[in-house]
This record gives sequence, C-alpha cells and structure tokens, in this order.
Amino acid sequence: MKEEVFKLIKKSLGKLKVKVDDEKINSSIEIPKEYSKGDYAFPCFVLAGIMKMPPHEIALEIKREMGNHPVDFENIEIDGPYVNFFLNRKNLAFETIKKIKKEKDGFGKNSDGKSEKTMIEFPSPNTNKPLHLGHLRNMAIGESLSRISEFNGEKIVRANLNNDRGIHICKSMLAYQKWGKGKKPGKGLKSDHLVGEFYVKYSKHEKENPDIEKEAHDLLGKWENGDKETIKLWEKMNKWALDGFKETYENFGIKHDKEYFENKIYKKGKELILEGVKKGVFQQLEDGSIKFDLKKEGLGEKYLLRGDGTSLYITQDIYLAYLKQKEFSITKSYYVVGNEQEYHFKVLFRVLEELGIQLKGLKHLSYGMVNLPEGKMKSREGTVVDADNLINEIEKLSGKEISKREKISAKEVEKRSHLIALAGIKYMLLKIDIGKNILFNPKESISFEGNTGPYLLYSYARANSILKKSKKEVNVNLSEKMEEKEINLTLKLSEFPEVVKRSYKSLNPSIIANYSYELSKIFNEFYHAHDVLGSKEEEFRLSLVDSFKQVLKNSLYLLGIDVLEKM
RNA sequence: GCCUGGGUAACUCAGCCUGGAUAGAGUGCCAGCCUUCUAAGCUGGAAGUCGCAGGUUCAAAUCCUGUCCCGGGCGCCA
Repeated sequence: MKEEVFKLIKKSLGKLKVKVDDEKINSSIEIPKEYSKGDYAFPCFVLAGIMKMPPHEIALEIKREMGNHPVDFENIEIDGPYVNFFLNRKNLAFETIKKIKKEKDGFGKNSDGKSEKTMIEFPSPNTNKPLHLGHLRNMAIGESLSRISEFNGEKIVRANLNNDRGIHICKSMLAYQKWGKGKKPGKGLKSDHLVGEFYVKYSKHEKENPDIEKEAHDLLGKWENGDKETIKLWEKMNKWALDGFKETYENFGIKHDKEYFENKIYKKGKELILEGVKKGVFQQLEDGSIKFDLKKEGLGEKYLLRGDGTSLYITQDIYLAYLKQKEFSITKSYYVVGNEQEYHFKVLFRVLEELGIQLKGLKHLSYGMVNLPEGKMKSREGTVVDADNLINEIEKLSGKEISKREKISAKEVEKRSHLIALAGIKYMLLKIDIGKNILFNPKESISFEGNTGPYLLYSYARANSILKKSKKEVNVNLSEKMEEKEINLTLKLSEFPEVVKRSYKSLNPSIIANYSYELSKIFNEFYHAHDVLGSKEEEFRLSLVDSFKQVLKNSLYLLGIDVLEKM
C-alpha cells in the first residue's frame, strides 16, 4: 500500500512541477503512531526548502492536486504540515481476516530463508552443575530463534555440545571422592543437583585450602591417562548430570537433533592446528605450545595448544566446526552463547577462516547476562537461581492462582500451572532485547499481571471462551462502519508477517514478544469496549476474535510458548 | 590501559537501525468499573533536564564528536 501512497504524492508533485528525489519522498512516508492520524502520512517539511513555501501550504497544494482519492483509500486529510492517508479499512479487515482464516498456523510464514540450512547450538552446558536461570535464557533464545528461522523457510538443526571434561568436572569428582560417602540421587534429590552440590563443596573448601587445586589437576591427569577408577567415577557422575539435564530440557520443552560430547572430540582439534602451523599461519614455540598472533587486529595473542600438547577450550571448537560442516553440510552455524564470550568467538572465527573451515554464516548469537539484585550469579558460591527450582516454584504459585478461581481436578491444575509457569518464564526472558542484561528480581519478575506471559495466555483463553460459547459460524461479514478498537485490532493483526520478518533479520525474539503483548493489549481493549455475542455485528466480531486467537497462537509459538484453551 | 554493551518516569523496560505531529508500556501510587462473552482484565490521574556538553539539520531520545557513570571481556581456565 505504501507504493500507492508514493504514486499519489509523486503525481501531485508532477502537476505542481516540483522535482524531488523519489527516494526522498519514499523514505519520508511514515506510519503514524495514532490511528486517528491515518494509516500513512507524508510530512511536507522536506519540500519546504525546494518549494519555498510553509509546509502546511504545501500539504494543501498536494491534496488539491490529488483530486478525488482512489478506492483503496477511505480519506486523505491535511493536518498541519502532514498529508494523512486513510486506507479503506473495511477492505483491509476483510483481506486480513480471510488470509488468516485460510493460512491458519501458517499465517506469517515466508520462504525468504529457504536456501539455508542452519545449525543452532544451545545451551551447551558444563556437566559439573545443574542448569540455572542463565541456561533458561539461553534455551528460550535458542528455541525461539530456531522457530523464527523455520518460519522464514530455513532448515534448522538444533545441536547441543556437552562440555563434559576438564578441570571443573574433576572438581566435582574430587569433592565426591572425599566427602560423597557413596551418596546417590533419588527421591527429592535430582541427579544433576547432587553433582552440583559437590562442586559447591569443593569451591568452599578451596577458598580456605587452595592446595586442593593440585589434587584436582592430578585427577584430571589420571582421567586423561585413562585411569580406570577415575573414568568409572566420571562415567557415573557425568551420567547423573546428563540425566538431570535431559529432564530439565523435557520440562522446558527443548529437543535437540544432535548431541555432541567434548570428551569424544577434544583431542581432534590438534591435527587441524598443526596443519595451520604447516601453512605458517600459527606459530609453534620452543616449548611446543602453539599460538596465533592477532596483535595486528587488536585481538592479542591466543594460545591454541598447550606446550604439553593437550587441548584448550578453543581447540575442541575448531574441530567441532569442521565436524558440523562435514556431517550436516550446513550453510550457517550459530552459537547461542553469553556475551562474556565475545572475544573467544572473534578469535575462533578468525582461526577457522585461516584454516578455510565454514567461512560463511558463522555467528555468535550473543545475549546478555541474567543478574540478581545482589549482582552476578555465581555457581561456585551457590548464588544461582536453579532452573528446576524456579520452574517448580512458579508452578506452585500458578496453581494457587488457579485454585482461587475455579475448582478443577488436581491433574488439570498441574497441567495448567505448568504451561502458565513456562509462559511466564519464557516471556520474561524473551521480552528483553537479546543483547541486554536482565535484572531478575524474584518479587517483581514472578508476576501474573501486566506485561507478562500469563497475561498473554489469559487473553487467548478469553478469546477462546467467546468462540466456544458461540453457535454461529465464523464468517467475515460487516455491515456497519468499523469501530476504533476494531480498526486497531485489524491493523495489528495485519502487521504480523512483517514482524516475523523483522525478528528474523535482526535475530531477536524480543520483537515477537513485544508484538504479542501489544496485540493482546489491543484485544483486551476491544473486549471491554464491545460485546461480541448477541451484538449487531456478531459475525464480524467473531471473525476478528478468531483471527486474534490464531495470530496470538502463531506469535507465541515463535517464542516457544504453548497456549492454554482455558485458564 | 585497550575492546565492548548500557545510561529514557520511583522501579523494570519499549522506542534509536531507517531523525518528524503532545516521548510510550508494565509495576508501584491515587480515583473508578464485576446481576451482562473469564476482573490474571478495563478506564482515568499524578509521575520524565531521554546521563552531561557541543555539532549536523527546517526538525535530534534517535545521526556525529567529546565527556562522566555502570556492567562485561582482555589466562598455555572453561
């Protein structure tokens, strides 16, 4: 429609014999913030200098030259220096509703990314402690971006790299050896929580007895040399950690297509690095260590391999990038990792470039930290918000809210409170811009009112309730002029496909989240302003409600949030 | 010190890419609205030197420069 507006303006200016850049006109056309100012607007300031007239008079001239407005427009008005264009909104409503009704769950999809196959890696945890709130943000982002990319036509491989070896793992193991007394997971003690317990124990002990670090290093040595006892302990505890993660993933609604394990690949990056030495891009020092000199690029010097030939954090990532490419022939590779790792990925991508591995489509999807009012979360000190506990707690609170309102079976309460809790957590984590830090304030963040996940689900359930009670067929049929709230809702619904594209281009789920909220807010305003059932415009309003329900569902789907028919 | 992200209402955040009409929302506070489609809702109100100083422009929260404050990163840790 913007094109039509452009053509109209250009035609008028032609008649007025004014020469202006097409691009200048086009980029000036805007969408007013208020619906009462029309659907498109053209500010005439740009022309003031050229035409040597006050903007208001220019606007009047343009309007005069347009004559009668075409059918696509209901009206064209002058407001000070602005020419405001009003679309034929009834038409727009019909077209939008018809399209939603036809495309259903597919409304908003496009094929812009059809030639891409992307691997998205998340959350890639360490197996020495359970998942925490930061991992939940990671997973919410990873899943949402996967879905957004799929909606835009891409093929997505959801991958997970388990960081299951290294000194941090040995710390939990050592503590268990020393103080575990054969403790086992069981009722009331999730297996990964047990592992984490010993990681904290180790760290506390280390504070007063720094010497214990040597023991941990010895244990790592034993592990790398294949000591049977050590391997056995590692196998046991690693399984505990992984089993626990699996439960959390399922609970949070995350599924991976591919699992990688560091213990199986960490040695293999070595060959690739040695190739780089042969090529002369990396330097081997006298002690055998290998480094990559990036001083010219302002990235300093980075060691890629230790003097004793053992691997570093970056070593495995080099091989993994190669492996991903080989196994899946992907066109893009995304890493969902916190912004504290930005330096690491800059270096990694440069290394891969030098080695000729996967040059295009490498991207660190960097997101901000989740902080507490007291400051940063620290696993070592046990000051983290545990993922499982948080979900449980919010489920309990949701359960209470449900029971206040309705008497239903315990099973139904459980089902609903689970979905509400997840919606609350995911929405809280996704509505903030991906790159920004989140301040998690338990008292305020766990809320059911206002701009929250439960508010969205509630709006959906309300819409559903109307449709359930209606006996009539949903038909697009409107006889009278549309009301303000109806217009607002229609316009918002029609924006969805554009919003999907925008979030895809910027790889930012918060755009979808904010849209979901705005859409729901407009729906609730409409809901209060007008009766649906029994009204003169019942058929039309039912079709609006039905469209809203569909679009909100699609929007929430992109956030990884499941809807609830009743709340 | 260098690199990087941020500073908008009491609090938590949109808006900034692509400059335009009285700077928006939620929470909290004040005042209303449930015999009527779910009040987890809606309506109204109070609340803002858009960190600060320059610059560009008819027009700056938005672009540029400088500066102050806060976070993160600069390991042969992961």
